[in-house]
Amino acid sequence: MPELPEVETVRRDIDARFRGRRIQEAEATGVRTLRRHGSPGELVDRVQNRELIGARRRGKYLLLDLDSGDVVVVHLGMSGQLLAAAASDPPIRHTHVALHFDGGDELRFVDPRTFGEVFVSTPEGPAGEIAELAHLGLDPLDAGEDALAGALAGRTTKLKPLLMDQRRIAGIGNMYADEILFAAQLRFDRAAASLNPREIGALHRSMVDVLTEAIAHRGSSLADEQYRDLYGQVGRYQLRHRVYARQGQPCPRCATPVARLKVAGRSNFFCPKCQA
DNA sequence: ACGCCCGCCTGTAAGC
DNA sequence: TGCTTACAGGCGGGCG
Repeated sequence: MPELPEVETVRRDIDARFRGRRIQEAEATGVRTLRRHGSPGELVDRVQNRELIGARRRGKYLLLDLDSGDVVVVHLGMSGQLLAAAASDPPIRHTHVALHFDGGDELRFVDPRTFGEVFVSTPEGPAGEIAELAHLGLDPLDAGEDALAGALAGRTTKLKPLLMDQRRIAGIGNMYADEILFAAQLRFDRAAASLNPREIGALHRSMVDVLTEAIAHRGSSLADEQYRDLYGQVGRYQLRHRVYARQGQPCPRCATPVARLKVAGRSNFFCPKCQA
C-alpha cells in the first residue's frame, strides 16, 4: 500500500514531468473518488486551463499546486495509482480522473478499491494551510528526535498504533511501521510512553533510515499490492524488507523465524527475539 | 478527549 | 474444476 516513500517517489516524478505545464482538459468520473465535492464537475472547472506549478507532499497526501492558487490533493489509499499516459494509450479500468496536459500526454488516477480520493482545495492563511489536512502531524523526515519524543510522551497507546496515527506522525502505514520497529529492535506492542531516551533515539534513527532507503529504492511493491510509480514500474525496496510479509523466514539479525501476529484484524510482523 | 473498532471496496488466492 | 469465502488496510466516524 502506498505510504510515504511511494508517495514521495510519485511526487518527484510528477514534478519532473508535469511542472510548468498547463492542464488543457480534465475528466472526472469517479463519484466516490471525488466524494468531497458535490459533483465531479467542480474539480473539472477548477483545474482546466490551469498550470501545474509544482508537486508537494504532506504525509501520504500529494499536493499539486496550480497557478490559480488552488491545490489538487490526491491520496492513493490502498490501491491508487497516478500514471503518465499518452493520449493514444488505451483506457484503463477504474480510471476516475484524467488530466490532459498541453503537449498531448495525460496524468491518470486509477484506483480499483476507491479508498483513495482526489479533491481541490484553496489554501488559507499566510502559511497556505489546507483545511482538510490540518489534522496531520509531524513529517517523519523533518521531525527531530525531540519532536518524536514529544509525540510519544504521556501516550497510553501502544507504539505501533502511534507510529501509524496520522495526527501524530504523518506518512507511516502498516508496512513501514513494521520495518522501522524491527530496525529499532522494538516490539509493536510496547507502551509508547515506556521508551527510554536510548530507545527513542533508535526509533528516530530507524524511522529516518528506513524511509530514506525506501525512497532511494523507489518504494515497495508486493505481490498482493497495487503500487506502481508514474511510469507503471514497481519499486525495489520490498527486496530489502526484513520482516514485513516474511513470517517463518529467518530474522536477518539472529535467524529466529519472523513471527506474524494479528491484532484487531491487522498483521504485525516482527522478530520475537530481537524486538523487545 | 482519547482509545478502540467497524465498514467501506475489489482483486487475488486459498479452500471446499 | 468452479464457486465461495477470506484477506489485504487507510481513514472517517461512532462508541464507550
